[in-house]
Amino acid sequence: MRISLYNTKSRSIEPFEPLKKDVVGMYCCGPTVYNFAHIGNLRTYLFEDVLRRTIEYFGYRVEHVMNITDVGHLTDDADDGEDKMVKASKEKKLDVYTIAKMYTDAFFEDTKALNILKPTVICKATDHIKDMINLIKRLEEKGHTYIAGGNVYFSTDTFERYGELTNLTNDHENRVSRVEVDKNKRNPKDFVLWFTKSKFENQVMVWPSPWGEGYPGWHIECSAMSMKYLGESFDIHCGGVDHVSVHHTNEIAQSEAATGKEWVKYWIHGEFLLDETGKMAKSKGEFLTLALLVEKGYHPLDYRFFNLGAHYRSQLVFSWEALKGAQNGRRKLANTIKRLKQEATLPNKSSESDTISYVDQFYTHLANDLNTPRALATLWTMLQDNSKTPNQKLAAIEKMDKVLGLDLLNEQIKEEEPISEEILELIRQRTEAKEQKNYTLADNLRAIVEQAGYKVVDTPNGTEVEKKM
RNA sequence: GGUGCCGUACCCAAGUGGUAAGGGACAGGUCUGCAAAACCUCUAUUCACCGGUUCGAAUCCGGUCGGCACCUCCA
Repeated sequence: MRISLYNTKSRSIEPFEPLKKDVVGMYCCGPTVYNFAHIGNLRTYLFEDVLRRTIEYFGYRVEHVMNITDVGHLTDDADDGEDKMVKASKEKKLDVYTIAKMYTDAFFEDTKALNILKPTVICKATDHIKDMINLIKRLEEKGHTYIAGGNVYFSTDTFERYGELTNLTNDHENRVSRVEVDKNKRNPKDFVLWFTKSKFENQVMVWPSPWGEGYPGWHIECSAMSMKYLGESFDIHCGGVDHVSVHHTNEIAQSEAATGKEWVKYWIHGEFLLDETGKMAKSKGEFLTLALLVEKGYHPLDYRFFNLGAHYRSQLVFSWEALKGAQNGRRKLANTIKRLKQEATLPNKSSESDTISYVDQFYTHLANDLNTPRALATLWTMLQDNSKTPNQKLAAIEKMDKVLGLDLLNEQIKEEEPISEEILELIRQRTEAKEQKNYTLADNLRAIVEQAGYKVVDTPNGTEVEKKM
């Protein structure tokens, strides 16, 4: 079986053939740490995780590199734009490095809760300024740069294949700018490699460079760091679709202009999560974070499951109703597996091979451009197949969960909160009432306990109480 | 203005020219004092609309309508 992936570069699904025999280099654009990640950001990391796990399942080792953008960037391209990091720092009255640390930690807490595997290399932009400067020097030596107004620009006209990734025509007129064009640019598509002319006061993040004290442009960090850790040519570069036309286009230009080689073989982009009004943005509407979902009673893995239900290249509209559906689905899955475990006898390896066809089918779907919805459907079908024993099913689930990452075989640990003595007393009274067949009293007591925020469940072994979510 | 993507049941969603996966919700049933949970059953003669190609189209081609994203920091 071979993996096929949609490559944005060719706009088609291609067989995946890594450059090296058993190691795959994969670079994923990481977060800009000036705020919490919203669940739309998280969707992208979720799809990248499925990609990585799938490749690993097929026997490769994945060198997974992710950057942390902790250098400030503009909130917009206009002259009055503010630096995001500086802005956050002002608002929180903390220095920029503290801000960066805080949101970086929060980010990895989120990804951990979602069972997203940690990258093998996590690199901060501020730790790699030297690498960026060296790359800019290389570009300068080859004549791809010019200095204007104190900044170093990349000249897109010097790179013939500029814009290939996104079918950008070289027609300057086609660009409708909603922003005042930087007068220093020779071509509107040129971009800054190094800023020396800070537009903001209190720019604390500055470094010395051959062009003067300043800070790097946004795009250069990904080129410099990915090449440092993965070499001048590597297999996969991921990110959100929004990066295709600017960020990734510019990365390709500066990387390939510097090395003269093909930089990345496969470009893989995840589509956006939308809310009812369209694109999810931090600036408008409900700011949907993973913490908010948890606060509303959802488990982080409910959100993972929700994402698995849609293809990564389709826009997905978030709604509480849809998330509720995912939660119910995941609960049913957990219940089914719980029952299988109760029914399962001691491991019997010889019979496990009978579910190979399901596991194969499951991975065929994943190998086909990460078709997680179909893979999930295969799981459900297998669970309903009465010709398979619980042992066989559990063995198959174990294999499938390597990519699903839903902790399917682990008991969900319930947060056991101590129940107050008053509540327990009410339950005792209710049990007594039930025994005396005084159901009116029993129901009244139930109502009181439920009013207090508890769930009352009668089981064959007695009455159980638990805190409602 | 330029570049892409999409329109499938109440909701989410797959679908690789051969006769509509899957999940949720709803409804009915089993169980139950009631409730909850669990389990079983059911749920699109039809894929936005109109033409065309084909023995055959949700899938291909053309058009119409509608939605979304990107072209600006953004996942």
